[in-house]
Amino acid sequence: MVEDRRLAVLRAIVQDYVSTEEPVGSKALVDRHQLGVSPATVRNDMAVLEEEGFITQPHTSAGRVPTDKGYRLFVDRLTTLKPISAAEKRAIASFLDGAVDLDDVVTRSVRLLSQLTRQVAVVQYPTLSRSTVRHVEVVALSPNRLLVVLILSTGRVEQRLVELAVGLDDDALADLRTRINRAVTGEIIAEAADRLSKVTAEVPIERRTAAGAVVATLVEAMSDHRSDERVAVGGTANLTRFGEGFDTTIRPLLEALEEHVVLLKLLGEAGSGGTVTVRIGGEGPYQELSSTSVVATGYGPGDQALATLGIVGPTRMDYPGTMAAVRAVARYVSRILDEA
Amino acid sequence: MVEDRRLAVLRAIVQDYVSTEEPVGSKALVDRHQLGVSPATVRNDMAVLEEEGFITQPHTSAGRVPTDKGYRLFVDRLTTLKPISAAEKRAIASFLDGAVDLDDVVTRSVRLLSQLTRQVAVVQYPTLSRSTVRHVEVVALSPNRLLVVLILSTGRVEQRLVELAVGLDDDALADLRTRINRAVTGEIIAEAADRLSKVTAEVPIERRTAAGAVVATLVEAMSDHRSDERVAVGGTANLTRFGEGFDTTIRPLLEALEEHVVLLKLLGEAGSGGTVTVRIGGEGPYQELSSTSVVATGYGPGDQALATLGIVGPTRMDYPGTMAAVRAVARYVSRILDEA
DNA sequence: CATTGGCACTCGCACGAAACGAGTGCCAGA
DNA sequence: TCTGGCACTCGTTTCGTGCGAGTGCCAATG
Repeated sequence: MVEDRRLAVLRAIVQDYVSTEEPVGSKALVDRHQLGVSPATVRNDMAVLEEEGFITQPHTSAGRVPTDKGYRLFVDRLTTLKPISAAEKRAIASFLDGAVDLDDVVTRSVRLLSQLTRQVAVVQYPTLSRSTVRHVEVVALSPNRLLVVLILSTGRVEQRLVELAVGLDDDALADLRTRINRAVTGEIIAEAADRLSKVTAEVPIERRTAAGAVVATLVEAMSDHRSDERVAVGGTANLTRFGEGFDTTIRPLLEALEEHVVLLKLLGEAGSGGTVTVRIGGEGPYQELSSTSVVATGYGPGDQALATLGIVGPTRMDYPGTMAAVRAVARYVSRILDEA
Repeated sequence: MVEDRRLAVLRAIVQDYVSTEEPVGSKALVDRHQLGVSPATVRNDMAVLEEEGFITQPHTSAGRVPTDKGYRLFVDRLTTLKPISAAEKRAIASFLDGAVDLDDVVTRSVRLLSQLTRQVAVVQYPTLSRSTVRHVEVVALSPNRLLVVLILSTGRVEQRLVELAVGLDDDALADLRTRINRAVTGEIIAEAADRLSKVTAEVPIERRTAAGAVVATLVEAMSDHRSDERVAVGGTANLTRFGEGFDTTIRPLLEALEEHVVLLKLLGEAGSGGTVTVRIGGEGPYQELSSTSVVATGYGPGDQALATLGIVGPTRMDYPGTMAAVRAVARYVSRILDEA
């Protein structure tokens, strides 16, 4: 009972602080929420909440501000995702339906997400690791210069140039292409890379170096985790809304955003299957992002999370709204990948 | 003679202001430069320069600050590009030599440029419009689903999916592929798109719808100017060095940076062939970028400017150094495209 | 005519004192 | 357990003052 009210007070503090960006005092609280008790009572509750580490005062005789722990409790127990509005739904649909290819889906998603949440949006390109090979194409650009194209089930296309010491004629090329496709089509790429090694051995000895070069390039493309590291970032202009603490807050953040590796680590913690993960403040190992939260979730066709998408924002953010938006976008994107 | 000294004074003002970020007074000027005259003389010169609109004082009894017009004069007449250091040269070479494909070249360039200049770097992807068709590949993914791959001389690869109402068998496909390649290989894409229209007519009537679909997709891919609009942006963290005037300066800038269209317009003004173009402050039509300069130049294989690259920074920047860096990077990238 | 030293003047800014007020903690009473 | 009252704290705002960098002008000089 009393405990319940205390949580209500915490919730109210979080809500007010998020919207006003200012420490919130007992008076303001009872004014703006129907708590049914007097400021003094609220003050007592606040004292307890502070005791327990959910809120602090920036300095004596100022209002209270939620701590990371406070946000955590708020997110875990005091929040029901507010359903997104019909208008937002329409926006999402119309935004994403126009996408023509995978790149476009990612680009649009990132823009959409940043507009919806008014935060910095991050969308990871679908990983190679769990996709299957749809087709491999080998094309001669000139006698001893080949273009190898690897097409994956996610719609991703990787291409590589291969220079050959001695060229291959058209028949040899066709033969190689057939062998490769027979070996790998439909396989997930880890398996495909394995099988490829056998292909070289089957090729007539005089063409083996050439085949080896092609295969090596393919294997390299398949295991190339550089492409796993690709992310799209959008909405950095929203960083300006962070307000104070410019050089200490935004600079490292901008740097982190360019360090895509860090972003991937952050996103990597996210769960899949409709669960939206929230990392609050210093909970991760990245001190430079201590006043920053990450809201992320997995996405991919058929509920297998091929990649992650989410937003980065100040700890002081509208969690319910943001989480709902992230989830909604992830669902839509997943659906689109399903169709393709 | 007197005129010469006045220009020397302007140059000194620009240099000092760029390095100190503070309005510069007559005393400081004679101290830090060997002008060989007294502060009083400098004051007279400054009065004239102000009269002519090259400098202003932010407020009475403060030092002088260059105006856009002042920077213009400085850039046009008072500057010799300072040659980049050997260390920088090595950095450029080692940075770009590791690039594996076009995307990678662009990504690396943008990072390199931002590190070199400590500004926000922008690199446009090579345009389609002036490139030639190296090869077209048509691959059956399933009976009535084709993948069309368009490979251009710049190394750019565009791919599109085509759904067919009625499928094509392998022979028909090979025939179509041959016809298409015969028609377009080596042509610049505008011409190629034209020739393609004839291909459909030559195809046996029963396969004409299918061929038409493929051709239409190719034409669409060739004339798709969406891909012309691609740019890579890097080094936004350097924005923090802009100092004061945060919300009024950086916010619109960040927004502009995300508006790739605007960037392209800005870059579009740039000349080619070794000339580095500088747009200073409000010279363009973009008021929100009034305290911003753009330093850009064209690049591309064989000195034809396929695209543009450059940096965006505060009007108060080190023009000689920045221009040299931009030019150096453009040359290296051009050389790499030449080799490829 | 260009240059120079001298001098009065301007004005932004840093500094400090004082008033303000939001918010707290505690206590006594219902 | 809740409430109203009250003294206290302390960050923020406001205002006035003094300082000093820098200017413009002038009369003198080469």
